[in-house]
Amino acid sequence: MHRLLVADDHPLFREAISGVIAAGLEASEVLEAASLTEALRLAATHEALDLVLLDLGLPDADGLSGLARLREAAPELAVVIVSAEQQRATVLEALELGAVGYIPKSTPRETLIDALRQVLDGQVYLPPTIMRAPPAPAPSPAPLGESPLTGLTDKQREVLAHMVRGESNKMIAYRLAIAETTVKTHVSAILRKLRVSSRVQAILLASDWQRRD
Amino acid sequence: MHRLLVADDHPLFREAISGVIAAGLEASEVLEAASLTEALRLAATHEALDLVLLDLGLPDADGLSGLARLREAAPELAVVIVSAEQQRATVLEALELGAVGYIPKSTPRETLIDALRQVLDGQVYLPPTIMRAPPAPAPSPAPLGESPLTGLTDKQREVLAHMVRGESNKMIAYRLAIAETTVKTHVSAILRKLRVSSRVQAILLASDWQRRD
DNA sequence: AGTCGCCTCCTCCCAAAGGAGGAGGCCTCC
DNA sequence: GGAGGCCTCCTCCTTTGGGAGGAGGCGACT
Repeated sequence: MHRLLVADDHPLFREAISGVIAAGLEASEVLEAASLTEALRLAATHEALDLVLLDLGLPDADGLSGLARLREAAPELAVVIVSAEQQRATVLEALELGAVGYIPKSTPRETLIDALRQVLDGQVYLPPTIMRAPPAPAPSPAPLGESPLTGLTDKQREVLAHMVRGESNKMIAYRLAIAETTVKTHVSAILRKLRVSSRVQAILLASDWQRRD
Repeated sequence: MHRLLVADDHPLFREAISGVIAAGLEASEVLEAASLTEALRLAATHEALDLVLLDLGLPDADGLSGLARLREAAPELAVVIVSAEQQRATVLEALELGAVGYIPKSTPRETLIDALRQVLDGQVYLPPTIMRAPPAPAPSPAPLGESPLTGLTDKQREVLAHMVRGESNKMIAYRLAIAETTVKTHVSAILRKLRVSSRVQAILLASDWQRRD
């Protein structure tokens, strides 16, 4: 006997999922929630839950933050993400946040049932189409054009190194013995080349790379 | 007919794995490599490979860098990590690098065969013991003694989490549905409590801690 | 000799960040 | 019924960050 909770703001989708489960999973009971708040309430009161099917994009929980909140409120509760999102990175983020599976909304019903069985059995389910399909794109961020930093000139890399240490333009100027305006010029060039729009993002990108190195 | 490649520098382990596969997987051929270099060579010459079982800790490939190199050299080739490492973070990193599965060396032989079947079938296999065990994983407050974040209130931590993603005050305000001035108040409090003087430094501090987790 | 890339610096300008100080509402604890 | 903490939001202000555009110097390559 399995007790599932489907959290999705779309009534038709909840219905569809419930139908699939009722037809495919013997001895299962399905609860429904239209919002994260309701899901949290049900998770709190109904402790016999085996699994939550959580939609991304609930009105009161933007993106994966809903998963984070649910995991925080009920760390022991298994959560599977059900989403239209097909981004590899999203799947990985969900896993990081403690999801035990990820099911694209486009999944055919037999596969869906198999996935649920697998998860209820204590396994982890990930969509092959997403996780196995990208032969080149996924692993490329690391070897991608030899790190995002290859396009930078020596001086730019030097400035970036100081940025990564949390220094301001003024401080960098002082340390490199150049004018602050020059530093700004370099910073602007760096932002353009890294295709980001703020120093913080550039720093996150760069320090990410450093760690990967 | 499946053709597998076992890459491990430990001869006994290669033998053991090969034995398990020979006994458990019908119609399979197992090649062996004692180093990453050899594995790369075999992967290049032997294009009919279905799967590589890659050990972490090969002499010529420290940690996950071996996976990265192998993925770069042969993006289409499915790779499963076989390792004694039981870190959740390692599993996730392996996935990010394009591994299609992760098998702890402590896995019993039946489970191992099941996992291989699953992967050869085009699925993704992750170890339930690692991925499902940690009841309070990442989103937990930090059981670790005195991360710099302990002094922060819930809201402040929440704001900080968005800062770490490179978001501006305005964007954070939008996402949290509060006024930008409020976000600024929180940011100021965060800077004061973390004893830093700029958002960048706060972010570096915080993301440092996150990684340590 | 001319061109191109890089480093340097400037001005003008606007947006983002951050401090100071105040204020109301809602808790809980005493 | 306070007192204190937290969240919320405000105004006023200064500093920092970043874009646009221009300009001179220097070295390398053609």
